[in-house]
Amino acid sequence: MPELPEAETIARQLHDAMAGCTLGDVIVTRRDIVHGDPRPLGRVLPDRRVRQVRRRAKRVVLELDPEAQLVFALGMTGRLTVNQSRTNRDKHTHLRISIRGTDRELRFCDPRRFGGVWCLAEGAKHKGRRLSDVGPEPLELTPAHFRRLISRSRQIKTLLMDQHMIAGLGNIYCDESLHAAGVHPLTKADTLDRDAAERLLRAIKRILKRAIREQGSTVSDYQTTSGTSGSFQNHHRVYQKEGRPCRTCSTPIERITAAGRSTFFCPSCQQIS
DNA sequence: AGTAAACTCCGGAAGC
DNA sequence: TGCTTCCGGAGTTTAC
Repeated sequence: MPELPEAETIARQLHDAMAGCTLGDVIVTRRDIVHGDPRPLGRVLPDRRVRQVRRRAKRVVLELDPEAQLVFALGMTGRLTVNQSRTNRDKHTHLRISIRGTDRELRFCDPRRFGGVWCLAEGAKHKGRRLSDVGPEPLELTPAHFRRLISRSRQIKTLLMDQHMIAGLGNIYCDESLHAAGVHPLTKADTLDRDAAERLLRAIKRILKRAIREQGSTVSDYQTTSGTSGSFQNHHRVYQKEGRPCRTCSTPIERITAAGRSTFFCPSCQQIS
């Protein structure tokens, strides 16, 4: 499930594969994955050059020239790949964009269709959320800013998962960060003292950076653009480890529901203060 | 008003 | 073999 490290991996690989390329024909085979009006894609994208592919929150953004943005949210099962145009397509391929002067194309596949595409350009109407609707990047947060963000009465895990508050954390990296920082997921965020808050921010950054190095976590569907798996799942200490001994204290990992999600934690290392 | 929980989308996997 | 159930990112709706 693509969270920040997975989206970062995909963006970097797509950048290497596509920067400098010029987009060509657009084929949308499922209109409902396009947010807003799907027509601008075919009108706006062809002949624009890919200046850069980057990540914002959990999204992958193609920065185009002349100025436009093509934004992909991957949901749980979304995949972006660059393929030879004539090769067999996954049956859930919803969007294809040819790359001019090559026999390759960018493909967006998403079996469960929780993902989506936005085309942001002058004259291309779009409703729904913009990139600015998501909160700050966790890797850029200062301790003071983070303390301000968490000065609310919500449960800390719910808050970390809220994309309006902080961008890019999902179930895996929330649980892993909370465990690394020794914070119980149900702790009221505004009861964390300064020390715990700083510990938590450091844990978030450390784990995200390590996960990016490992090209993300492949738990079920996620694959990189080149079709390989990430390897950070080998370093998970709590996520989907119910009943297994905590790597720190050997207490069995427990599973509860928080923020409507399966939540894994060590009842000994992570206690509500 | 701020928070939490329930519901929605969907297909794959697991269980019976 | 064929049902039913579960799961989840994120938006929306409902309830406290």
